[in-house]
Amino acid sequence: MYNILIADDEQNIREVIREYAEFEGHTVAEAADGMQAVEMAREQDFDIIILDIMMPRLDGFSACKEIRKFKDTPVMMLSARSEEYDKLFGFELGVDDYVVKPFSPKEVMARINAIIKRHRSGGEQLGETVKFEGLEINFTARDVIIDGEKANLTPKEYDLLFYLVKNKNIALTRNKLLEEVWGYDFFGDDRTIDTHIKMLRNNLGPYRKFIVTLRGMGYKFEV
Amino acid sequence: MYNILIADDEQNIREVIREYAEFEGHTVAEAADGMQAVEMAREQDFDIIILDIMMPRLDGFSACKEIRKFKDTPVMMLSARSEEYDKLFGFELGVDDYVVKPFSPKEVMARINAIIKRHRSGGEQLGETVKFEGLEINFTARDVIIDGEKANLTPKEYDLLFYLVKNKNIALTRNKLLEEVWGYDFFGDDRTIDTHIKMLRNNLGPYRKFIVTLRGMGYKFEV
DNA sequence: TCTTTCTTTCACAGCGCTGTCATAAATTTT
DNA sequence: AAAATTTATGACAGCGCTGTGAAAGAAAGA
Repeated sequence: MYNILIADDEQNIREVIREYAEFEGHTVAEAADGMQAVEMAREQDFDIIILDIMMPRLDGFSACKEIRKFKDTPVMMLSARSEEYDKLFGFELGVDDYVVKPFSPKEVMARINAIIKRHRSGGEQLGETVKFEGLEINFTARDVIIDGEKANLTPKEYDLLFYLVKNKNIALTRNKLLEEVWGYDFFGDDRTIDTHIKMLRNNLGPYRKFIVTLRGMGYKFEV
Repeated sequence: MYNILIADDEQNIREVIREYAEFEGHTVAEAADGMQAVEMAREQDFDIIILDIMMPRLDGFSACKEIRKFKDTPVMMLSARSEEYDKLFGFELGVDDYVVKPFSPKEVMARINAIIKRHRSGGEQLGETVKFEGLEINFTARDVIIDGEKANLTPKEYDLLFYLVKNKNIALTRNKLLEEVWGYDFFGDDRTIDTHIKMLRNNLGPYRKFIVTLRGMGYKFEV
């Protein structure tokens, strides 16, 4: 049985989480904004704290930062848009997971259970990881390890690599890549991709081989 | 493109979902009650099944339970506002999401997309593949494998082969091929095709036999 | 603010691909 | 059988695409 804090200004979001969690036998406390969440976290011990990013008074990031000053409780972030996803990992706040709305309650509860379990067992936080030979990619921690050493990729390089890997063995046109990695509102040159592919390849060392060029079309991560 | 099953006894609900889904390019099947939904789920594979809770003959929960016996398709539940208590039972059955009427079709579609995406990303990506003896063609990965070894085709050769295969056993005139593979804005010689067919045949090794010449007409991929 | 890092554009070189042509081979017609 | 028509093949010039370095432009930190 876990003690869960859910902070979101939308009441129905809080209720969905509460219902599902209580059904599984957990107790749930609710906060309507970040400030309130910080206060409650100070007063009692939770097994996990779920924070919406967009909240009145104090946003999720700031709340997380604040809570981290006195507690090491696992934190899960909720965000409305995928753009915010980038920022989330830019800050090294020790966020354990993130979920983009709209989400499936089942999925969220599964993740909550996984996080708490992980945290309690004291084991290192691994997150979602894939490995191709000596190339290790941790989507959750947002880092790339090459032959045991952490690679130093720029944000765009991360994004590009992640997208390629998540669509491994799928031929991707430049347009598709622009749309998915840069966003539909990017009106730049196709060839921008080439430059980033170049940088990525340079950074991947021997594992540049996974990125194959599809002449007249685009690129593909092939394993 | 997803294959969606919507089960609801109210026709206008089904229609709203159908309209939105088809607008986004999905295919939609309808069931008017739970029994019918179970039958349809048994017969074909859906990417998601949307079940109303209150339905004649067999309610949504029972239908879900039944379907779970033979399929692991994601399920979304619909319910009227007054049936809130039912949520608990739904979650127990492994329902992926829950939407309360009246709902916004746009939001429902967003959730559907989220659920399917999550569900899919778990599995390995294989892509659309066809095989003729030792000739293996993967449309998704855009590669051709001959007797276990990857063929090295040029872009035009790929495009030409893909088009021939997608229209296998259909006679294709040179004009048709030019129009479909080269594009309507190509004003070159008919005979250009011959050269590319030649290259393709060379690259296909023993499987050149599949490309047959139709004298006075064009070509055909025959299996 | 200035500095640094990251992103995007651009120009150019190299090379592979494409389309055309001439010729040979195959098939049909006369 | 020869001529005519159609297809197969090899060669090649030109063009288009990609890779790369450099530099301008934008964003993030100090």
